Amino acid sequence: MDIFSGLNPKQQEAVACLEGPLLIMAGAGSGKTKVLTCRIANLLAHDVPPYSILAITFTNKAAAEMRERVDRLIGPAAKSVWLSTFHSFCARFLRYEIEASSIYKKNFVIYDASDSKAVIKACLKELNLDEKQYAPSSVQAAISSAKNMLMGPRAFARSADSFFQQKVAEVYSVYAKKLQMNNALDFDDLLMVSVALLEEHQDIREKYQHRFHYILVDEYQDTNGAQYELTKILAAQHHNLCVVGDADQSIYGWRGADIRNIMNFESDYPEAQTVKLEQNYRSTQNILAAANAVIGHNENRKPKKLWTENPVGEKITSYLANDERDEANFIATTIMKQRTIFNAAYGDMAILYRTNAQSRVLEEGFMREGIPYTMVGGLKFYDRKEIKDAIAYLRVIFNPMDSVSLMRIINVPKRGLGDTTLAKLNAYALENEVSLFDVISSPEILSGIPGITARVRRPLEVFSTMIFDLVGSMEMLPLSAFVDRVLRMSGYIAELEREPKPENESRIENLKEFVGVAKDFEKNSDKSGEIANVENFLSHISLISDIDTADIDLDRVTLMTLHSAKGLEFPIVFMAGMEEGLFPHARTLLEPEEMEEERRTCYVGITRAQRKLYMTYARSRMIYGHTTTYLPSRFLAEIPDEYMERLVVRANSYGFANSSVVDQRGYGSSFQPKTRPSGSQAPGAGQSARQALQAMQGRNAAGMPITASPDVIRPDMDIVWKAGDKARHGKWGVGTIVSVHGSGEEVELKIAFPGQGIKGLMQKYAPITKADG
DNA sequence: GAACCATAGCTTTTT
DNA sequence: GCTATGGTTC
Repeated sequence: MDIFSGLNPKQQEAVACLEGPLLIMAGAGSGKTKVLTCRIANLLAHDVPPYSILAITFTNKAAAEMRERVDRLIGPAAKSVWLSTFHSFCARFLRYEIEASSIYKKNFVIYDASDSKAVIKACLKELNLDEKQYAPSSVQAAISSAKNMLMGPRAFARSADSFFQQKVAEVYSVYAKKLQMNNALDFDDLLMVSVALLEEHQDIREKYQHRFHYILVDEYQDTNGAQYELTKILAAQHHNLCVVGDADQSIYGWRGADIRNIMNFESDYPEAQTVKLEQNYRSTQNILAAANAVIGHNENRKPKKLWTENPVGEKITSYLANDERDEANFIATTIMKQRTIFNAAYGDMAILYRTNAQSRVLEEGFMREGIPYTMVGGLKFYDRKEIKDAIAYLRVIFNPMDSVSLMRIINVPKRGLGDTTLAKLNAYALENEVSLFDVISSPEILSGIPGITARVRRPLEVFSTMIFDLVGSMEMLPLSAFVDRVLRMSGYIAELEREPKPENESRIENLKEFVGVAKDFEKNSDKSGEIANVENFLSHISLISDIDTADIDLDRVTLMTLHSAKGLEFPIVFMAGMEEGLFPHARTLLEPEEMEEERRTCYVGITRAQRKLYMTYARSRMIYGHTTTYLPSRFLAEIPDEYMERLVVRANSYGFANSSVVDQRGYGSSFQPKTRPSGSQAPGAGQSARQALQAMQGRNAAGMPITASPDVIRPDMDIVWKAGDKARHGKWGVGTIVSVHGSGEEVELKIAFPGQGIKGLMQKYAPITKADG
């Protein structure tokens, strides 16, 4: 057994220490995942039964990876280790135990953030509160943070010290009741209800306390109050609790994470042992020095210095762009240079940014250059209307009490049920405290409601018969076949097929992909040990995150937020939007604690890079349609010059002497200044890229994180172009060469793409090839 | 009841 | 500048 081979002494110490509380302070890139997997393997090697080990990770993907690694080290016993996120663990726990609460039934559904927002809006309406004064998102955040501190509606009302808080307390109380009526739990409930069950039921508590002899929690610095409490209860019997984390990487304070959980671990468990992992295996000395310099500016912090035996490496490069388009072009051309000059793969590179809104311009730039990319987050597969509808059907069939989902689909496809009808039915349901489904499925009730005519009763009867029918076949069919049946029987597909509009076609594609997701779930069920039924499938899709589905293995550039990048690493990293007000974000400028969290976020970003780091910022940026000027981020100034070279105007060899002042209209940058027919209206590079983006997002059903198709055409300097030739571009299709300028390395082509205007391209970067004309 | 048009609000970060 | 929402019109 070579569990210990390849580990340094500190790592070995952590892996060997199995009994009692253990705190592993693991700096960025210090081999934390390796230590965790080896430690689990070591437990198994000591004949600890796998089902008595509970390991909590931050994402489902991390859990799956860890399971695979343990499997490779020690074999199939890995399958029976409890290995998941807090939320998935709670969902599983509650499936077994929730009925003890006498509030929820075991076929509960899980509402995601947007479902829960819809419920909050309904509550505001019911309480006659103005959405402008009580922004649903703030109310939602307030309720969520209450739940993270394990406060129910009554406790919250007691602690409410402002008028706003009192109103929120009212909403909270109605909200909680509504969720119960729908037999639904939101994300925070998963934790809160689990803790409540464990606290109130001695038998359940003891059962799980005895079951889990060994507990490991990764990313402990990002646990919130509820997670802390849950961990504490579960570990109370055996005290074999190992937590791993890095206070410098705590970046989820806004979500209720409490950095004190890790800071106080040693006082919570006085007998705890502590192992510090401070040798970094990931980054160059320059990158690490920059990271240390930045994080050193935080006041509230235990000092710590990561070190490495890696080479010094290249300096960090900062680039001051004119605007966000110039920034995107710098990144795109740098990516191409890294590819052509240093032979870097697309998959070796990632762009990290503070806000999702920044991704659009970057995407447009990548599409112009034909760079394949994967975006994490943003417009999500599961946020699409047709997918949410499909999920709503499954939820109603699984849990007919779920009126929120029922309302969503009762008239989709159109069944001739208008708002007035539904309002009447809802009012009746609310007044008589029965579920909406009970109302519509009972002829006696329906005939007792004034204004419900036969014309409305007929479709309701057909609808509820269909649901009953589907409930009957739910257990009989394999999951994916059942999902397919639901989509067909409901008439959903038929409705989309009736009108052959392009967006309907893409919806059908997406629904096919959804059936594909169900099929994958079936296939993976033997690996994960989960039965592939509707129940587990619904939990699964509620709890998977974007980062879980992102296919980072493909050879594509990855675009994501700094938060999503936690735990990942890339040879080449770009941090975009390094501007005061964007990063650090404007809302944190006056809050010292939040500013420190921004700095930690910056630290996380820098330490993702293995070999080369670029940091870019723009003189001005379009925000809400207004051009805004920002100052460079303070984090840039916190990196000493000895580790960073600062570019202001891009060095270029194309003779664009005026590159920094080229384009006042905000189109393109020095890379494309000559592409427009002079004097005419700009061909609208942004416009066509956006259209291309939309078309692609619609068409590309397979890409669950939105991805560009990898149909890559490599630049080819051997072709001699002349006007009139036909060229095929990776993204724009076939166009006609309008003109050829320059020679050798600097051949510049103007190509007319039908419907998309004339594009100017440097041959050495252009992803084009000869097309038959 | 459905399609179209105007406007407000938006941008922190996510399980 | 974009998008989701709500209002108005047919």
